Amino acid sequence: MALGGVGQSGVPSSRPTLMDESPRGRLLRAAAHLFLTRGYAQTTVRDLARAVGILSGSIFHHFDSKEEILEAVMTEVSLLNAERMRAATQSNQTPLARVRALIRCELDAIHADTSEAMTLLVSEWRSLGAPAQERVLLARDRYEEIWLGALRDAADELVAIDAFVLRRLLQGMTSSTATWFRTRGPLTLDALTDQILSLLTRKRARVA
Amino acid sequence: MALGGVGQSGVPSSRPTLMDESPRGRLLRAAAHLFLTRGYAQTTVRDLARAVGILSGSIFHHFDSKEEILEAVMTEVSLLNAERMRAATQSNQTPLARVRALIRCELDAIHADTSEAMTLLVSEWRSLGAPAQERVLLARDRYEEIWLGALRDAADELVAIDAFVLRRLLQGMTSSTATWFRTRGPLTLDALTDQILSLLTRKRARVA
Amino acid sequence: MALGGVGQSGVPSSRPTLMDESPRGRLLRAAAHLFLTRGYAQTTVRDLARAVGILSGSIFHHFDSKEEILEAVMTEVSLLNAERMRAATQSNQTPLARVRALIRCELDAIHADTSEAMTLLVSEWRSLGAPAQERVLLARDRYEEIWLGALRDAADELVAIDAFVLRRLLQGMTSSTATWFRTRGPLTLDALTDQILSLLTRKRARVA
Amino acid sequence: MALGGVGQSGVPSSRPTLMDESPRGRLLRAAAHLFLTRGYAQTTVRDLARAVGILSGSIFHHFDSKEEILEAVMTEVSLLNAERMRAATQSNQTPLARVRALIRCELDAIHADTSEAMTLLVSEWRSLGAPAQERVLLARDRYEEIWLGALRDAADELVAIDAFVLRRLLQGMTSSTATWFRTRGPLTLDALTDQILSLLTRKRARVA
DNA sequence: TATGAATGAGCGTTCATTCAT
DNA sequence: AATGAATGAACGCTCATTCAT
Repeated sequence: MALGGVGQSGVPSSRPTLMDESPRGRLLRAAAHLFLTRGYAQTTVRDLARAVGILSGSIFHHFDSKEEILEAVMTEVSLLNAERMRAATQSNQTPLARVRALIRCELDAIHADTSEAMTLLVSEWRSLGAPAQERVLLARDRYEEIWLGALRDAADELVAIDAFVLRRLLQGMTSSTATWFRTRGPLTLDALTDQILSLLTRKRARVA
Repeated sequence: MALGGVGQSGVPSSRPTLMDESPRGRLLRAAAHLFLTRGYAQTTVRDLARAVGILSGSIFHHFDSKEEILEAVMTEVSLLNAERMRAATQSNQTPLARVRALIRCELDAIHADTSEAMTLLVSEWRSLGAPAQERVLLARDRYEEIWLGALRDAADELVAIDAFVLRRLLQGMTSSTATWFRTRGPLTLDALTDQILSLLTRKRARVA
Repeated sequence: MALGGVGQSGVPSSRPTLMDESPRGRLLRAAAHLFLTRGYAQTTVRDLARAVGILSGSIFHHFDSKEEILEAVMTEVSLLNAERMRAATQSNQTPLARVRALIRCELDAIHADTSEAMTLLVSEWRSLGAPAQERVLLARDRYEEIWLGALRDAADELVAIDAFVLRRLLQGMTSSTATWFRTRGPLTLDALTDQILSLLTRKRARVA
Repeated sequence: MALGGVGQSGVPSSRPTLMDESPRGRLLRAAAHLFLTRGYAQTTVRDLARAVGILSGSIFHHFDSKEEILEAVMTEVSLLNAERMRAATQSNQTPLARVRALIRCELDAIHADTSEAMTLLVSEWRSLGAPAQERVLLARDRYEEIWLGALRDAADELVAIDAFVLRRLLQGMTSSTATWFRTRGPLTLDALTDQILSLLTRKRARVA
């Protein structure tokens, strides 16, 4: 209900409101911020309510439970970035350029406007009960399908590692940048994108 | 106190008891298991006490607070694996062999006997207050120094990425294996070690 | 907060609710009764809640901590009786009559409607932490200023003892009546007032 | 048992050990100090044990319970000071001199070596259960009998107030000095004794 | 929609007391 | 006498959730 209708695939069909100026959007962003900075368990619904200027009881007009808020953040950020990634792949021509675009896209997701929600997806995964995890995974699937497709298309130009394993190693690299990479530092996101891409590409040349 | 004396560096100097059969050791392992599987915040001290067969009040003869238990797990697993890594580097001859040994060592730490405690180090980092984080970092430093030294020694044979950045990307890859790699699966830890190492080595050959 | 705004002097400016029929007022009186009869430390917040017919958790909608309840009782009874004493001094003409009125007022405070709260002020003073003690003292100051003023005004008719020392001895006498004087006994509060006053007045006559 | 045999009167017949260098004496003095400065309920038996250099379990070789320690402090300080008062009355000739000696004796008890135990008698009275209170009262009776006798003997020279009431008012004055009188201040105990005595004496003279 | 008092189960922690050594 | 690990009931307090208004 909170997410509107649910399509045949089980994935909510309504538009993500994560970046809206709706009450729901502001609530989700405040939740992402608080859940990330002080932890899901340590954030009370009163904290959340205060952050958006309402009282705790009123939260429950928008969501049925605290967990549903975390679930919504995770689902919506997955759907939103899946959409952005799909757009990115369509505007790039070669397989390798598409992989590069996805790396850049994921780094952007982690370090730009959706950074808190994206990081939450990893850091508070365990705070979700099994049923909610399963539902979020449906939204993640949309996201990962794009990745696997792109990695398989570029297989000839990448190191000879199974696409699934390669995607997991790659995701480990990108997601962990949240803990050490600073946008304000000397290393740019573009340079970092190139360095990560360089690890994935097939070993050629350098020799004569 | 819990760890006995403290050396000049501020890092506890006593032997880690994480793998002991002492009451403390059993408590730490039970804590690692519960904190990991159901989350630190969701694990009650009563759960912990029940897991080792004592009553909740008795926990506090061994530790001053629940947080101190988490801190001890993190400190001790860092110290224990730093020691194992030091031994591994000493029994390998070439720089690249030492890097490979460290990768294998870290994967072992994540997937063998200390797996739960190692994974906690990442997954529950936020559950620690700032002062405890700082103390754990002193123990982590011991661990990371070994890595940085080995990566710098092997720089000529590795991709041209700053050792610090490379270590972070590498750590992202290894630590995230906790969420997808299964020891019982078709991929062995040795093969995975080689695949990760292959990503790091300098691009040569394949050409004529 | 609990007492509303705070005036320039640092003393809460809102009306004491100690004698109200508000939930807060009933809670404060129940607290005064229980804290006095069984001691602050021995009274649990569950006892308190049961006494006013709510559940323990609900106490914390009205007060932030158990100590804040004790502090509120002490502050409010001081302010309430300071007000009553001020009224009493204004309706009496001579300095000695005013001192008598204050003694009677204090005995009333100790033995009539505010008796439990007044007695608490002495008996549970130590249960308050230093910061709370300081805040209560600000309210006490209001009360003691009235006393010192009256004793100094009547100095010519009283024994030649420093007003501060005299007030302390006098307070020792009145406050300790809580432990032995019974309203139902043969001695009336009026007679007791006269006896105490007789101790304070300057020694004259009786001789020819 | 802790106090040795009990005589026909119900009052322990053994010598008070409060001022001894015995383990029991040191324990009682440490208890008086801690119970007074931080409150009976807030003092743990571990605090007590630490203060005398043993472990908490060992306390229970000397006393059966924490409450028994408080009771012993109160009983022993009453008996000890009753003895000192008896000696003081015997070395003074006139009834008024004996009253003065008792006032001085009580002020000494409150401000010199037994100060903490004496103050405890008032401040922690409520921490004692009813049966223990009754037993301490038996020791207090010894003490109060001396007072009542002396006040009745000096009745002709004192204000015309019933000896029982007068003793209660007097006790209120002396016991409350614990909260405001400082030995190091400008007012001496001797001068204070005289001022209190002056309040009690019959109003004569000053006139021609 | 929003409020905010109330709920009530459950939390981390305390601590007098016990007892095997 | 002394130890110190263990007990277990009780504590103050938290907080997601409910519901009458």
